[in-house]
Amino acid sequence: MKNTLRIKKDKVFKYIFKKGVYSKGNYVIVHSCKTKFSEEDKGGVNFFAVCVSKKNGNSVIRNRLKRYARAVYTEQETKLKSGYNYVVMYKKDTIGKEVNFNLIKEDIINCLKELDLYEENN
RNA sequence: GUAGUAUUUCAGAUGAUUGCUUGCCUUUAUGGCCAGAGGAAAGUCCGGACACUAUAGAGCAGGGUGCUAGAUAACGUCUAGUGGGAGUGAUCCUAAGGAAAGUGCAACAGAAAAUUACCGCUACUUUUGUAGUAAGGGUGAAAACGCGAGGUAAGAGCUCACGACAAUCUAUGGAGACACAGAUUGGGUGUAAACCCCACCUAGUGCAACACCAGAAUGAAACGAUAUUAGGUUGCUCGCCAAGUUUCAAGUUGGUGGCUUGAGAUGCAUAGUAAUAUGCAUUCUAGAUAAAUAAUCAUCUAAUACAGAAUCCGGCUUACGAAAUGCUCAUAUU
Repeated sequence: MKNTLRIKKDKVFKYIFKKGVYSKGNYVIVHSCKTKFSEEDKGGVNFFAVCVSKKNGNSVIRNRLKRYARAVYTEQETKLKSGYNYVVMYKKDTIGKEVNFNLIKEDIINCLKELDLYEENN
């Protein structure tokens, strides 16, 4: 996660959910949009965040789901387009005990392919 | 023994590959090394450390605690006991001061839930009442100590013997709660986790405390002299407002500290029934900030459940997987 920063503020999340594009998988919804910054300033930098609601499980399970999403992002970081915001939301129906790392990895990659942000050649 | 009960232990380990966070080292590199969640980290129910605010001293109100002795920094915690209760038993539970200071409450049923009288019993009068009584009946969670004798119109602790209970005194034992024995006295209930009385304790807010740095905006006060240029009010001057500079205040945003060496951990010895204390030796074991401790594979294995540090300690409560040991009970065999 060298070229990425975290999204911290509530305004940014609202901006992404309004103006961005999203695609749904089995367990995950991926939001994304272009960043506001010009290329000279922070052009090649990505922004990333994970959302897990309390309905998915207790704090152990929530931490594990965050780790899964972060691990997938760090593995596939070089293949993603730069200059975008990425937000991974877990659905409310997903129960944390029934989910694997591999399932979520496939799910996130499929969502990214639908949005044309995933480039396998690089 | 799919019985019960008490106590203790573990909560994965090793290796490989790819990654994350703090720290250290240096050739500053797409480096190397070390360390990296729990027994409950949880609930936030108590107690303290620490920080800030308040406070002469004493008291009221409010809040808390409530058998005895000890432990502790402190506690509503712990240890050892006493009394009471549950269980066949091992063992467990106990908010355990005061009802003779005062006030209140006691559903339904029942005559009556506190100075009681429906049925009944007795006497007198007589068909309806008066007086006495609490043996017996029935209601209830609870109805005036049990049983026998005397006594009486009928009865009654009204009196007596035996017993139970309570209070006081004496003797013995114990550090004490109290135990045990004897004597005297006593006879209308329960509830204080109802108000209340008594004894003892008790300032408030919590690391989002607090301190420092930087930036922007806000408020208050002071300055705002002379010459030139110069915002608004004005025909002009003074004055006022605005702008500017300095100081102070409070809080906001970002960052740094607070932050982990401590009522510490491990081992041994001594004192003590124990909680615990003292001494000696060894040792440094997470410190993140949208928040690190992960993924895959292999071997061992019971390795599964509950569950994620956020200023730090001591407890309590709740959730939960596995194993071991002691004791009790039941059955069977010898």
